[in-house]
Amino acid sequence: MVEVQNEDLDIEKIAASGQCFRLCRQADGSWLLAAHGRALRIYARPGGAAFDCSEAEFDALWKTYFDLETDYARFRAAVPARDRYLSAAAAYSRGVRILRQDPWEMLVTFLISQRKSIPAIRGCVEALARAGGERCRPADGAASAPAELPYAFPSPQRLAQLTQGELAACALGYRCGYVAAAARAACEGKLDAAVLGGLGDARLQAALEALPGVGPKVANCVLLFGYHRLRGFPRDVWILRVEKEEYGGHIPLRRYRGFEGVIQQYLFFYGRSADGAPGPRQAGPQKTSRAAGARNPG
DNA sequence: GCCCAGGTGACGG
DNA sequence: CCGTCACATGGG
Repeated sequence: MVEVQNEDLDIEKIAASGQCFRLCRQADGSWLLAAHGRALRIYARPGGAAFDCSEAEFDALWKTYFDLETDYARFRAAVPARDRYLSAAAAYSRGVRILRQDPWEMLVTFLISQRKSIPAIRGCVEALARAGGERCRPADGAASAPAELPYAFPSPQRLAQLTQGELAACALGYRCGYVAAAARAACEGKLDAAVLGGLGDARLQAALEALPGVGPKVANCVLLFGYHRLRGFPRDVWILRVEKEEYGGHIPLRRYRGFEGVIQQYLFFYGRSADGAPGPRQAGPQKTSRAAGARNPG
């Protein structure tokens, strides 16, 4: 068991933040993550978390996966107090981090995400994993095994092998063709993560948007969550709502050069907590007047 | 049953 | 360049 004390590490908030769909609460209150072909059990702690694996595996995989070498306090500190809304969002979202997830999995996940609710996306991803993925193996050095090992997200080859019917059974709807086309492109070597990872943000975004079903929003999600390009700033319905209602049509990002995506996650997590959505919301946003000094064109 | 969901592509102005 | 519309499916 590896104990981590870090006020900017909150597993429950990360699980509810809409970036990772393979982090599920277990009956006993612990969390089970499927990533890197492994099943990792995590226990939420006050001001941190405990990871049920060996020190060696934690250092080799999970420290990086959870982006624990990045200082999020610095990001929060960049928010000026006069921006009331973002200050509240950053405080509320303390503990949310940008995970370093697999680019292929993020591409398919956010291809699916369009016009779907977060629970529905989770269901689709889970169905795809069951249909085409292999069983995860337990994390190295795990003290206890989960009741059932989850399935890993399928490789492009495995996804490409699924029949049209098998894909449709995952409730992808009209997105089936998008996923199939992406799998084909990946199998033809056109989506090599090592190659794409060498591109600058703009070129990477353009390469992703060349795929059917990938527009600016999905591409930015893949940049942010799959390639850890913290400049990525996905504009979804929630961000557009906040931008319109709290910032008069324009969120000032000038102060946040290089980590716009972290700010995006704070706004998304806070904004979405206001109504209906599952997850922690004991101190949700109050519909205050627009943040002072919010307007800042450019 | 109705409405919406971490949008995108096609089409017409 | 802009605005509008269809798109499959599941959950509130």
